[in-house]
Amino acid sequence: MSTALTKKELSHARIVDVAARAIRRAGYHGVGVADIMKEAGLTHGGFYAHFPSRDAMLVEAMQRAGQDNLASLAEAMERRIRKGATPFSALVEAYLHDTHIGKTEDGCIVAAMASEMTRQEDAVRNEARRRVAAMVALVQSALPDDANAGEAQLVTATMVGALQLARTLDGKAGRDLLAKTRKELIARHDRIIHC
Amino acid sequence: MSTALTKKELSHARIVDVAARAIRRAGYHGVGVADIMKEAGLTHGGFYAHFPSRDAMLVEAMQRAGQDNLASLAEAMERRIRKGATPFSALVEAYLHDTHIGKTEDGCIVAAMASEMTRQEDAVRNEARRRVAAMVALVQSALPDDANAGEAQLVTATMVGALQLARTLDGKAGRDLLAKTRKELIARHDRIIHC
DNA sequence: TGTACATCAGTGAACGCGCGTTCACTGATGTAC
DNA sequence: TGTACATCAGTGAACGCGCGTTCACTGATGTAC
Repeated sequence: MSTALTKKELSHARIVDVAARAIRRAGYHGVGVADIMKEAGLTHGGFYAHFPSRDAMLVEAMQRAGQDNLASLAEAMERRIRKGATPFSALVEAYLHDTHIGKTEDGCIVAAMASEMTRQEDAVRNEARRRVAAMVALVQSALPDDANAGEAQLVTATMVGALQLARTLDGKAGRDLLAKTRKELIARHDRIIHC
Repeated sequence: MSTALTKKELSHARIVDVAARAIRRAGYHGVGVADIMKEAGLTHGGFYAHFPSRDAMLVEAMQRAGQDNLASLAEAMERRIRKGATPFSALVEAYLHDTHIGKTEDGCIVAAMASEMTRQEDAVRNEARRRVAAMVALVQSALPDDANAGEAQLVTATMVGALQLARTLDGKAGRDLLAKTRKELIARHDRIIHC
């Protein structure tokens, strides 16, 4: 039981990695099997030795993207908390950071795909549900213990929606929307605590 | 200068109507020119007598969908306000109504397309920006006059995000998220006013 | 240690299919005299 | 009022192209003796 990966497992991981970025950049329909294989340094013919179908690959890609998201978000929050930020403001400032407007490719999978998720086949759709649930859970963990269940859902919805709107508006208008949302979201949260 | 429409203008309006519903149901890539023409009772060959390109039709379809949205949302709010609701709670309850989870087809164009908007060509993208701006403006109009600019943006983001997440989760989980978001959103708004 | 064979991972041509777009044509409606 | 022609709106076949998927094949790596 060695932990070393076989050549095939390495290729597989590379394909999933490439796909995880590609779907966020271009959408579920935006990149083809051949594009992804090429970007992974392979030819398209070998694809079906790795996945039973394109949809099966999408499922793995979403899972991968989601795990990366949670890890890097948790890390960015840690850094802010060590500098004295509250968990909630650390979450909001990390997730709604200006640089995330442009970097869809390695940004939040939920924000990148949300409106397309409902149109996918069962397997992909189910993975989408898990991604949403995982994100709500992470938000919940950044809230005070006595926060009611609705708060995590509201905050998640607000962050996902704001990032999408900021990306659509783009430029100054986008950054402005993001900044105002960060400020309002944190201010409201503080007010709730202190009221 | 009669207001009567020519036969061609009637066909044109029918195509745009069908397309406005089709893109919300199936996404920008989800339906083809031939599908839309067929649903409008025509054959695909005639398409280019009505539009210079598929993208040009998408622009008209989005505009149409957006106008329909604003009109029916304003109407639903009116009804609630006449029954004694505040403009804000009327907005939230109308927009985040449970029935909107299933009815993407004639629901909000922004919620239906948000994550795909950033990936469209300039003409479509610009219309998307206008749809977002129009929606923020409508939300603004439901807020008290002294509400700061960020509040309308935050509320819009929350509503758009919540509807998308509810649609992804679907079923009981979706309705639950929507209900909690409605409640929290209205409760927070009241708290801000009374604090 | 060397040879013979099996398995593994990937190649690249080919398939069927659906799409956006073009175009020669048709039948209905409108206009001129 | 009737005939001849022009314009309008739509038809349906065809085009090139890209996609997901299949498959016979190849070269490299591993195994048996």
